[in-house]
Amino acid sequence: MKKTNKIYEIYELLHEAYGPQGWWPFINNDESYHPHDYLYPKNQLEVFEVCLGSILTQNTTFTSVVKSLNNLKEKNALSSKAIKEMNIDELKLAIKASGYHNQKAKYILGFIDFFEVLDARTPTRDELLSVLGIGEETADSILLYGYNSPEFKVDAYTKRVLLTLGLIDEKAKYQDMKQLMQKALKECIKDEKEQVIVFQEYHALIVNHSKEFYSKKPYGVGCFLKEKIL
DNA sequence: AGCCAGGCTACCG
DNA sequence: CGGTAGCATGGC
Repeated sequence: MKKTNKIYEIYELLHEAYGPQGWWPFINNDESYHPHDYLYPKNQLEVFEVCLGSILTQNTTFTSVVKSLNNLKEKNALSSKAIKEMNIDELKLAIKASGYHNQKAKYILGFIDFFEVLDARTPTRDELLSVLGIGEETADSILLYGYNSPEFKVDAYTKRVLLTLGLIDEKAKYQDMKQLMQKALKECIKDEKEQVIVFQEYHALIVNHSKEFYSKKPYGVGCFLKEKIL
């Protein structure tokens, strides 16, 4: 009998309701998700796209990020090398749809310097956090989806769901929620590769679910998790 | 018209 | 340390 807990039960319910998500990479992958295929990213170009997307998606919808990534693709600039050679105003224009284009352009250029020094090595979380524009969530996003590291990505939706289900209190911080999720999931899943897959899917499922039930106040109206997780 | 989006930095007390 | 204004555009 497999061990379980509330956090894992939530995952199973979401997975059952929405199926596998298969997020990144996207543009370099024919602009489609890849459910059931977890062999990504396949090369440094795809790793870079995940990093780029992680920065661009800050406080913005993914559809806006897709526009930006497509603009870059049209300019044949979906690589760190190509972006570095762009005029910064050209870069700002390309990513305009994602919002905050002035600061995000600077963040991206700064990240590229960092990324190229890495030379295909997986960065540590602290190294990522030292880059201007990369905070906790973006760092975990890059590590989880770009480097397949077992780092759970927490976001505003995660907090709303956990809060609504009474699993955290209002003053819970990023690390509190991250540790709660990781600890619970690692109790149920011992294999690290499987942990990575579940972490990736779980976050994507929370976003998918929350777009419908946790985007406008009052949060959680109609959310089926409320009746099933007690 | 107003609120929200797959946040982070700078600066305040 | 915790709290918050500012950042910018697009969609509903």
